[in-house]
Amino acid sequence: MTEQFNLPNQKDKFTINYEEALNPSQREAVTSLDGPMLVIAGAGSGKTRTLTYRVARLVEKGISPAKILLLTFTRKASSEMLNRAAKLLDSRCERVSGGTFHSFSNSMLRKHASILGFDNKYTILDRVDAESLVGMLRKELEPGSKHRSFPRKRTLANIFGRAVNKVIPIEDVIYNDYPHFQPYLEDILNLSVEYKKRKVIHKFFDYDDLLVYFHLLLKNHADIRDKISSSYKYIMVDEYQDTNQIQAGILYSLTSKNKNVMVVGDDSQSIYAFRGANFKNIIDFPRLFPETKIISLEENYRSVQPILDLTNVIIDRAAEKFSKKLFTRKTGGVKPVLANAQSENGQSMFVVDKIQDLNASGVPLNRIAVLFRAGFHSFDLELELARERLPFIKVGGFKFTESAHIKDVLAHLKVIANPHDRISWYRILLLLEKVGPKTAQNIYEAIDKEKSGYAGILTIELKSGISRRLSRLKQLFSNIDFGPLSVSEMGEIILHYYLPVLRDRYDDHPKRARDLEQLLTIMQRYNSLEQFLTDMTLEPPNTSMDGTFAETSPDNNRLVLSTIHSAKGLEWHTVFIIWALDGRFPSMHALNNEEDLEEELRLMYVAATRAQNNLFFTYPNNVYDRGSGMIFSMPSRFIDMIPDDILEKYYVD
DNA sequence: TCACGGAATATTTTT
DNA sequence: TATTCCGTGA
Repeated sequence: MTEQFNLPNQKDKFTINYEEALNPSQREAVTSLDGPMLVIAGAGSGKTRTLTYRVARLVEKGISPAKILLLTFTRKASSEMLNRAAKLLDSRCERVSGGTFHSFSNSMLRKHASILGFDNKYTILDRVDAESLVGMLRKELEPGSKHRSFPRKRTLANIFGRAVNKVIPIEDVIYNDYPHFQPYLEDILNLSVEYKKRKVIHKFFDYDDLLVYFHLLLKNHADIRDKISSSYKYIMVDEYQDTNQIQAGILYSLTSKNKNVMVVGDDSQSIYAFRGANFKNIIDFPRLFPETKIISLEENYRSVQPILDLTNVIIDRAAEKFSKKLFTRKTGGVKPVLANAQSENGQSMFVVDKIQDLNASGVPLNRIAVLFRAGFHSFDLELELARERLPFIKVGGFKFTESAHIKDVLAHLKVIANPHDRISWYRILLLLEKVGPKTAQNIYEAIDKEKSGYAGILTIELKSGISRRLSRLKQLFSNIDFGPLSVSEMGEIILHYYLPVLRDRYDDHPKRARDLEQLLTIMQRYNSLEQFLTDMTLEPPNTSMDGTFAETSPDNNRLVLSTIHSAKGLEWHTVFIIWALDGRFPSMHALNNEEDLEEELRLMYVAATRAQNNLFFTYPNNVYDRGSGMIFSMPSRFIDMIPDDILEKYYVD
């Protein structure tokens, strides 16, 4: 009855050779299927591999794919894993239920919204929409908001969101994070109440609501909770360190009927605390699930030893660490480099130079990435890359779906799906000449009174002056109302209406028009308008489309520019981390707060652990900071004072 | 009531 | 530097 004796049998039973493909810890995580399990997966330790094989294993054992739930951080992550599992085994794996907490919550709420007293034809507000709504309310608020220092709509939305995600009162958020707004506490509280009310009136759910209301549904309706729970026999959660308290609560409820739940994460890679994520969820997990089996993956398959030596030093500087030391069997490799440039442009030139060298010596461009703290940090580099005709793709930062022209077009579709969507109506109406907030409000109220959905715009009575201005818009909606149209047919009609508006409003309309063509292509993949709008909000295309080289490059062999947040989970042959400058990374704003500083450190750790073979840090000298009036010239404290035998120093220019 | 211009303000990361 | 906000003239 030894293991070896059983091996031939096992091999006959499973088409996949798990013994060969996985190391002992991974294998254990993959093959022990029942009961709660916590997998602590160090950077590059084969976490994705483990999850992929586990999905395949479950399916191979005959578990129905629909009864398996894989919750991930992005939609892309789950579809990639399922695709890989399908390649290992067969296409059944693609039918596994997968998605983000937000998208899963959304699909459940669409089914069960009525139990909470909501209509399921709600609109999901993205960040910009939520801010617009807050902005409207802010204007309506009489006494408070006329003070100069009253918080902006964006700040207000942040405050509300933080309170929800951390499950603390708004008072605490103000007290801890925004003490300078304490004089306005009462107004802010009133605004938050009003915000909540308006969301209900206009059938809006913001990102947080999806989690909050789904959690509420599970908590208050045991029958539904048990039904959902028993429909998912096996649950896996990726990136557990970046879940927040509500998500942990949702997960707990989902296991009411069985405890076959595996969470995977790495406390050292928790980088979403700003959004309410709490890596302590990892520590709490075994307490929540008493029989938890804990497995650590510590063998690193990604990086060469010199890189690991450095990343171990970085994470050792964390105050709160659950010590684990990664090791690798990869031999050789060169020391990471810290390069000091005289200026920002010097930094860009250095990076471009090195990339050209590497590329000449056979490293493909798509195996190289440049990572940075914030989207705008790459502006200078982008110019330099364009000059050298190096094709690149930029990930993270501003989003395709957040640009004004895309939102304009989407607004026309959103009022069809949800005629109560006041934000979209305003957006549509304000595009018209001579229509401002006041007129928009009048028209909106008139449409709302008609109670005939978006078609209300066709029958409303208005002063003739306004009515004439509306005629083209009315024509648009009557065309749409004429018959059942596919999503892309609606898109085409709207585009026909909108393109003249676009030409009027933007100097760079040709470029924007191309984006809209792109949008039309995406629409063709959908036959449900709701689904299209949901995906545009919950799983928008991640890459910013503006790069001139983005579309023109024939193959996919492009250099990757990415924010560190968007680089999570990925790896490259060579990684450049630019702006490793104290004051920028960590940013000035994090210096006063121990927790923020720790998060910045982990962010640096995440960035550095993306590298397989080569790792470069760069920072420019004499950078003037407008905010503080200071001059930055020191390397990031996270990589400063590291001996030369671990981190080599260069001076360029 | 709208459009425009000047002044004030400001962090960044994403679902 | 870019956005947002407010006052002013039409």
